Amino acid sequence: MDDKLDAIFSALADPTRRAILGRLANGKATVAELADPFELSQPAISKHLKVLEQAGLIRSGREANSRPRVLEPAALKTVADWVADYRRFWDQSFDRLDDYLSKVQGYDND
Amino acid sequence: MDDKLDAIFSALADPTRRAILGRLANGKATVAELADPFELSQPAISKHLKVLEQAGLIRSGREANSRPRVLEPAALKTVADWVADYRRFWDQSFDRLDDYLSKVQGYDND
DNA sequence: TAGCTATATAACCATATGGATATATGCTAC
DNA sequence: GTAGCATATATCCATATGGTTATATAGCTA
Repeated sequence: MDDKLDAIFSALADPTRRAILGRLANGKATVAELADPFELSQPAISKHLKVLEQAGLIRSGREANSRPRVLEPAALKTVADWVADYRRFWDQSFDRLDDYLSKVQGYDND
Repeated sequence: MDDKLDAIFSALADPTRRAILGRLANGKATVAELADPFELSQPAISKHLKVLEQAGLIRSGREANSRPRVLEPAALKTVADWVADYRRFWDQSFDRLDDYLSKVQGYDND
């Protein structure tokens, strides 16, 4: 799991890659579409995509001539789970909210 | 803000640095205390601490002979906020929960 | 002041990263 | 099967990163 976090955080450390994820939040996109906003060569984008894919943040599809990418949410959830352990340090209402939710019927507060 | 995220994610990409944050979650600690669990030289730890500090994840204090470090929660909140934008992709109950909380009196759901 | 403790900085090294250009591969269309 | 499009891979380069050892700095203690 530590290795996963290494790869995920490392992938997220680059603004181009975060922007690519942002684009993929709107749905799948081809490499050309993902490359469009940037003044980078196509191989540079392919490299970024490889980093994202190896971190498990995206997945490659197969569609006729192209290989569209889609978001892979699990890796992002890994980040959310990691950072949630620190939530009490900044969110003073966390404990109160947590208590509250645990009393609400039908809500699974794990 | 993008620069901040670069530095923060980059700092978090190293397991030694994440372990240091984990230790600091238990309260402030000196450099020697932070170095203790690792088979790394003292300068290596100092370097890691510098990276964490420049990312805003920790802060240095002054105490007699030593310079204890403490957690700086704001940077971690920055991560939480960033990743929260993607929450809908993995958490199917997010929308429902969000709706629910917005109706609850006295709870600020920002 | 001298020595000890805690930490920082300097210099160096090997490997990783992010970019480029050139070329290869795999489909599609003719 | 040849051409063209979309994407991947190879090679190369400059800079960044993470480690080391050696040394400097700052505060405490005798």
